[in-house]
Amino acid sequence: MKAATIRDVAERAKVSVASVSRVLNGAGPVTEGTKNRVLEAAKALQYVPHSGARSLSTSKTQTIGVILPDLYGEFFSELIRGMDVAARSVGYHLIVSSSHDDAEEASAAIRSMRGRVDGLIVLSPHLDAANLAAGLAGRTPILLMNGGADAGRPSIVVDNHGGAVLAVEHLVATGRRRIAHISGPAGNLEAEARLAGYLQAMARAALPTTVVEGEFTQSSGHAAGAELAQRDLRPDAVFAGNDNMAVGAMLALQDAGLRVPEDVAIIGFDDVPIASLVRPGLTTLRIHIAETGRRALERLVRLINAAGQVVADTACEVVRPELVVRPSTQPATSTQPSPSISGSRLRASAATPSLKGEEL
Amino acid sequence: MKAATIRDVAERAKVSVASVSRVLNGAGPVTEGTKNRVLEAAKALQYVPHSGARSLSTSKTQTIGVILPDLYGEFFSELIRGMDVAARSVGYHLIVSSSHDDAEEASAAIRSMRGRVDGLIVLSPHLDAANLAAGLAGRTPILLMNGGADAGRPSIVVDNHGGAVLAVEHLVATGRRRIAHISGPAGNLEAEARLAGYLQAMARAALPTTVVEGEFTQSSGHAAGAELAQRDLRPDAVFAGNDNMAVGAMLALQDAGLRVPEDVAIIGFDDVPIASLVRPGLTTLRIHIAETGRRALERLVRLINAAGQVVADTACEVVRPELVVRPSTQPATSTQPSPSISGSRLRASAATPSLKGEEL
DNA sequence: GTGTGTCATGTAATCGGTTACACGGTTTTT
DNA sequence: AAAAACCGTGTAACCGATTACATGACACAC
Repeated sequence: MKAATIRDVAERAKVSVASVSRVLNGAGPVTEGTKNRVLEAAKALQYVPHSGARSLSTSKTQTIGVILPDLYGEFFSELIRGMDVAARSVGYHLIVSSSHDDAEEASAAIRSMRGRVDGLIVLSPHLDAANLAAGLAGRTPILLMNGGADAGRPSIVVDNHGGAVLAVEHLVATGRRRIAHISGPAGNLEAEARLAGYLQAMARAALPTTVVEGEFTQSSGHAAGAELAQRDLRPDAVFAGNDNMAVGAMLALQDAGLRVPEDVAIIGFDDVPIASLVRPGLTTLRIHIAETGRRALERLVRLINAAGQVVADTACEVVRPELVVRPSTQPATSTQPSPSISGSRLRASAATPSLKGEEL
Repeated sequence: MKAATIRDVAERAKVSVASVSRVLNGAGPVTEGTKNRVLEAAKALQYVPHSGARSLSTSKTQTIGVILPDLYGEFFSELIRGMDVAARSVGYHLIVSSSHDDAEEASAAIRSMRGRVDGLIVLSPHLDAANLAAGLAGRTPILLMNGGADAGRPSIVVDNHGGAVLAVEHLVATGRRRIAHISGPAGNLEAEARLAGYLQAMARAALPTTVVEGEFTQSSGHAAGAELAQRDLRPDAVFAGNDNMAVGAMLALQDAGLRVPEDVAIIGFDDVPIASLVRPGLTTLRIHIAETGRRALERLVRLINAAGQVVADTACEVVRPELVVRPSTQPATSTQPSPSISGSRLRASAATPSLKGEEL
């Protein structure tokens, strides 16, 4: 027994398919009688419209595709969450496609989206993939979030360079001098911008630089942290390319017997939920991740609705990270040996009592 | 300029649409010459097949829908990740639809999936929604993960009751007696099964029970923890309905000046990534979340491929949670006041050195 | 009574693919 | 040499909706 189609409903209600369509979509004039007969027939047959067929004839899928390099870690899941909430509120669905490490795979994924989505949000840290994306999709509206300020195409980028400078300046301001950086993988535009920001700010402060390359994962952060812990000239601060690595590094440093922030301060990037839950709480550069996802989705929907318009929106929107100070970079005022869960205690009572709500 | 269709390609290559289709799908016999002409024309026109149209005629979308109540927290994002990886490897896409709090919304979401997906994975903690799901989808294969052992339909459920019993038994075995439970929201099947397991195990151990209701969120866990901290007869252990709430409760208890695990032990449920990163590390009941997601997806794909078969797969697969002991429930052997980051230290060196790798 | 406007309804084209079947031309079999 | 098998290709139906346009009924004005 196959599922009922609009023709089955039409037949049962003794009307034409056009009338059924009109009734079900509330468009066009119909008699009360016809309407009732159609609704009755639809219910009796348990009719559910076939969205695929509808999409074909209306050339609207009410679906947005999201191309991600990865789905691991809190950054992307928060982003997706923000997008999904926004999508629901404007009647769209989200189709996600992740794990596209190279440009080849990413472009295949984009290609397979044609006819399935009304627009695409592409987060590809690979420059060439971004170009491919632009070329491949043809008429499909695309919003790029690939990290490179790709002027001329609608995009949203984080000010990674500026954020990195803020991070270094904060560490310098709290008295740190031997500041190491755990970078993201080479070739990743976001990672490179953060690294460049670090190098520039360090140069400006006339401080020597130390860079260890990570991969934006917790385990790579852990490895980098372990390595830094046993350097001859141990750093007194670590700026990790993202929170994931910062958390990994923190654990490695603590495992090596170092106290955070007394012996070494740590700062991350992104402000994923976990950042406020580790102990000591992690200072980081906040990007309102879910909020950014929401904005991205809403902007894409606007692009979709304006498709064909003369004045195209090709702006490159910049998200400026905001410094969130938590205990992991608290100035090393006291030299008491390892005061327990001082991090949270300090923060919760004296230092920044107002943060408490935010932490949950 | 509209995007090229298969007819445009056919025209340019001077062949029929059938031949173009045959070449592009590698099916059916074609001459080398025809093949080349078609490929050339396709490239020249930047032809990309329209998946929507293809889906309509093949009645295969290569897409699986996932209906979730929520997308917040690590549990669902891990699950989605596991599913997405599995989906990619079998050539499927994932379309997610979340935030369906009531049965009404969930059923609308399911309805809107018709013609868009080849199968559905429904995670609905509402019993009636699960029933609706079954009825609504008609011929669409559905895999239920709603928490209720719904025999007769293909499903995967976690042994919540058994897991809860394990949790209580572990706490009792480590000398705890005043064990409180922070439950999930009433009406949620998973929450209710965990609560029932707690009550049964406590009764069996002849211990008095204390239950505070939460909502599976960190903030509700925090509130519950804060309340428990100032009870007259303060609990010496807390079994939270999930890790989210356990983490929230832990922070609240610590903020109240209590030491974990010395003053109060905490155990969660799920083993989300964060559980191993908080300090002290959180003892919990491990569900291999991503792995479960992968299994769910693969099972659904099998169901899809076997659709119409006589012997239907209607088994209810049970996932048994596994106790993972971390410092948050370490026996209170020493009474030293707040030994710093003892949690990680203890675990990493003496107690369970092999865990270190697992933590990252 | 005829003309005209209104309005509900039906017919059929269309969206962009896939594919059963028909067809004509070789090659092989008997 | 005729029949059979085979093979590449094209024609057209089909998937399940939407919708432009045609149609026919009815009311109202002249």
